[in-house]
Amino acid sequence: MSDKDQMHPGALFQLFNEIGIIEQLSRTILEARLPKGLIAPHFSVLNHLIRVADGRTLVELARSFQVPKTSMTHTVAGLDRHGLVKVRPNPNDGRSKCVWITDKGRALREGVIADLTPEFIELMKGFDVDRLGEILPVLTDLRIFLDEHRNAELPRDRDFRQKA
Amino acid sequence: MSDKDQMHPGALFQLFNEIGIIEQLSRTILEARLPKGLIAPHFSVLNHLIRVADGRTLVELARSFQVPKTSMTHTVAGLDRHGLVKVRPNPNDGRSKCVWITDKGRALREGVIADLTPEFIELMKGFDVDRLGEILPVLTDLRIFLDEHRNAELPRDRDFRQKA
DNA sequence: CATATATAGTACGAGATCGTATTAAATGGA
DNA sequence: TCCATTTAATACGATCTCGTACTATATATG
Repeated sequence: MSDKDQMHPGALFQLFNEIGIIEQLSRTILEARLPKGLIAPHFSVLNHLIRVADGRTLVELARSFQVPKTSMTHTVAGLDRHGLVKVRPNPNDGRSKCVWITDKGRALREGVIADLTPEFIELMKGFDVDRLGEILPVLTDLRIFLDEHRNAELPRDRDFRQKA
Repeated sequence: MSDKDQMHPGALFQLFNEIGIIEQLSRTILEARLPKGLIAPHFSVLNHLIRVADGRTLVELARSFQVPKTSMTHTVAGLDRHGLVKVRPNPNDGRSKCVWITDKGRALREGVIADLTPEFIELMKGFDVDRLGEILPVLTDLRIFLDEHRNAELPRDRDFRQKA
């Protein structure tokens, strides 16, 4: 392998930089297909409720997305206003609330995915998607790794840190 | 190769999902090292001025980052307030302005990178960075590809579309 | 040259993000 | 049990993002 495959800190910067740009471009594509009033975080939460677990509390959701609790309160409130989730008291903890996706929420997610799928297929014509298949497991491992190590690396108080 | 290396639309969703999460985690790490009042977009613009070209106009910057002009005006105004860039009239076009990085801006970028480098090295202990070196060229090509095809895929009026 | 159209930038308002402070409920130790 | 501490959620304000509307300048067309 040539030298450019070596990973030095500068290359790590570059990697995160590329990821940031791709995130922005893909988010724009997604949001163009969402109904007015919904943005990417709304869709992400719906997706999370279906793919990971329904009935999560607000704090659990905030931790999963690595955002402050207040942001998640706001996002979930937006989903609730649109009838896409239902927020109910947590029977096991009087302080907290659980977020459940509604049929309307499920249908919306399905519809957006159905809309985007052919668009993605069309978009990806001209790009060797096999290469993407090769990098997906690496990105998944990287995401898991960063997720597991985030707390040690985050001195900032975002209210979801490990104790004090 | 096994079936999981196949790229179907669902896997593409997953890819963008992983990228979104990694972007958020890495952005949080970066912002924890930025001085108060500066966030990732500020740093990205400084980086762009140095790595791509200094003296860009606001519209050029907005297009590069795929954000609305108004957002870039706001971001550059913040950099200007901190003395990290200088905004000057464009001698070739009375309508536009050019953004030049200042010595202070250069120093800030260098300092942030100097701070982050050992942090990245420490963070990445325990992860096989060779795998990252392998995916970087793919991500770069993907970013370029998406960037070139974004206009055809974006019906939304973001003020930087190709004509009408 | 005159005027219509296009483009660069900004003012403004709506919604989103986030940090701080507050309230209410759970937890843990005396 | 009683009270200190921790935790879940929210109210609030500051800043950011973005869409719309507007002004000023440039370009194209007659």
